[in-house]
Amino acid sequence: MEQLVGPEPKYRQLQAVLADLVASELGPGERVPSERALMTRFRVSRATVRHAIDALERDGVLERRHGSGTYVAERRVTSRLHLASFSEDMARRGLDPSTRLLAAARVEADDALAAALAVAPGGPLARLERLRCADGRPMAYEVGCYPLARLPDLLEEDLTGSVYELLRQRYRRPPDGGEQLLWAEPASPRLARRLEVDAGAPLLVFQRTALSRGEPIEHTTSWYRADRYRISMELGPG
Amino acid sequence: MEQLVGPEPKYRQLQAVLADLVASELGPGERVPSERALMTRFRVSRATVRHAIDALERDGVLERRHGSGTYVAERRVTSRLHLASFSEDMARRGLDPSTRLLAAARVEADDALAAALAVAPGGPLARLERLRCADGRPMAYEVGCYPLARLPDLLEEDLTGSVYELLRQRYRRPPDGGEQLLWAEPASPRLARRLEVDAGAPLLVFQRTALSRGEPIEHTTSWYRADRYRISMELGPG
DNA sequence: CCACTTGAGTGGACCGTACCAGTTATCCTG
DNA sequence: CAGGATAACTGGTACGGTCCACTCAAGTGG
Repeated sequence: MEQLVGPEPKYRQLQAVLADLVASELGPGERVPSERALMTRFRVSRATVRHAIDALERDGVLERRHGSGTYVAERRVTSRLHLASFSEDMARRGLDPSTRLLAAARVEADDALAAALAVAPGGPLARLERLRCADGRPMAYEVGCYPLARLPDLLEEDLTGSVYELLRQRYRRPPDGGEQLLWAEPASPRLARRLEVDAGAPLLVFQRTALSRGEPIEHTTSWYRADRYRISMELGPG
Repeated sequence: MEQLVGPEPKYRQLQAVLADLVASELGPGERVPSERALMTRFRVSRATVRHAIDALERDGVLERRHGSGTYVAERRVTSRLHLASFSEDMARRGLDPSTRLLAAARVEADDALAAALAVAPGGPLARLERLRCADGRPMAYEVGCYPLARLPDLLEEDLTGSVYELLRQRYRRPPDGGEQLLWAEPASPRLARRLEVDAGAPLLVFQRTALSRGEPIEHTTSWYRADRYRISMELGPG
């Protein structure tokens, strides 16, 4: 009988324990202990157990079967897009990526950024403004913010290459998840000039928050030339 | 004080009631009744209220603020990457979907369509041209092709509702997977007129092939107004 | 007048219980 | 031995309650 203690909510701890169990011991299709078994084992209520499993089910880690049990999901995530850096994304498409660093500065987090990056308002951030090119021609304009609390001295590094590579190698913080909003908008005169398109030309806008080990480490907004970029995705049921 | 009765679970009914409330009466940023108010009003427990709100929050309809209240989310329509029909997609966020059938005809598959739908070139297809509206205003223009070999007499059915519902109920062919390409392009004069936007305004274009039991059953291209639609997606590792 | 305290109201996290509904293996019965 | 009833599981829905953390505005003291 284990104990769940600490500042973290019990359902989150239990969620982590179960995720760990799946990662280390159980294979796809195997059954996880029943909700009632888990509640006596961890001394929590069934509501707490269900709360933890809810989250894992939504993430596609577990799969409930009414009357039968809860199982490790068979196919890991059908509809996920890759969390790839610009460099990797371009390489995948057979294009040659390059980057022009337009600005790099230390700024203070406003409320929105603080919330997105889970830091205190006013906390130190690195703000990078970059022009991304493929085969030498502009592809995207990108503004990215990174929490310096978790990535000390980021501004002293070489920022013309892949920041993701830096996060992985230098900081041991591999991006492993995230969420992204996507919409389209017409190019403002300023963006049009930078991207070498006509003002008003459609741009694909990605606003992404990337996580590493559950903590936000990047918040970027990217404007892609719609005439040079498109994405493909797989769709899952329901 | 309302009543929630029927075969549907109470939390689902409450979810529908709230989605409806958002759609008909409340605007973005407005506050929804508190959880405690809802429980007395609908005579349900707080757990049930929270269950209902959980779902709406995940869909981006509502937004909770600890200590303050629950609010109608600011964002415009945000779609998750499910394989959902337009009707389901709109209903999920409390918008009222409607469809105007612009054309419905039997056509022969050209090479590209034949390949996409895995039928013989020249094989019979149903071609539907439809205008999709949300709350009475144009949201998307859609051209869809369906293989008549797998869906006999499709053109005799009622095509103003959800085709996905037809596929499921009438043909026992639930869409369960698919692939989709996404890009942006400026509205042509013709599309602009149909969608009631300015010519050149950015549109989000989806080109989707949906499968049922491994066989293609739909190939559609949809042009969405970028000012009314955006999507949200989760990112997995590399 | 401003800063501070305070309290009512909000969502967040739990607990324990009860009953329903679907699944499955076991144990009868024909 | 095959088949059906059954009982012991499983998850699903729902109830009630308790305490905590946070927000915000009204009230208070300097």
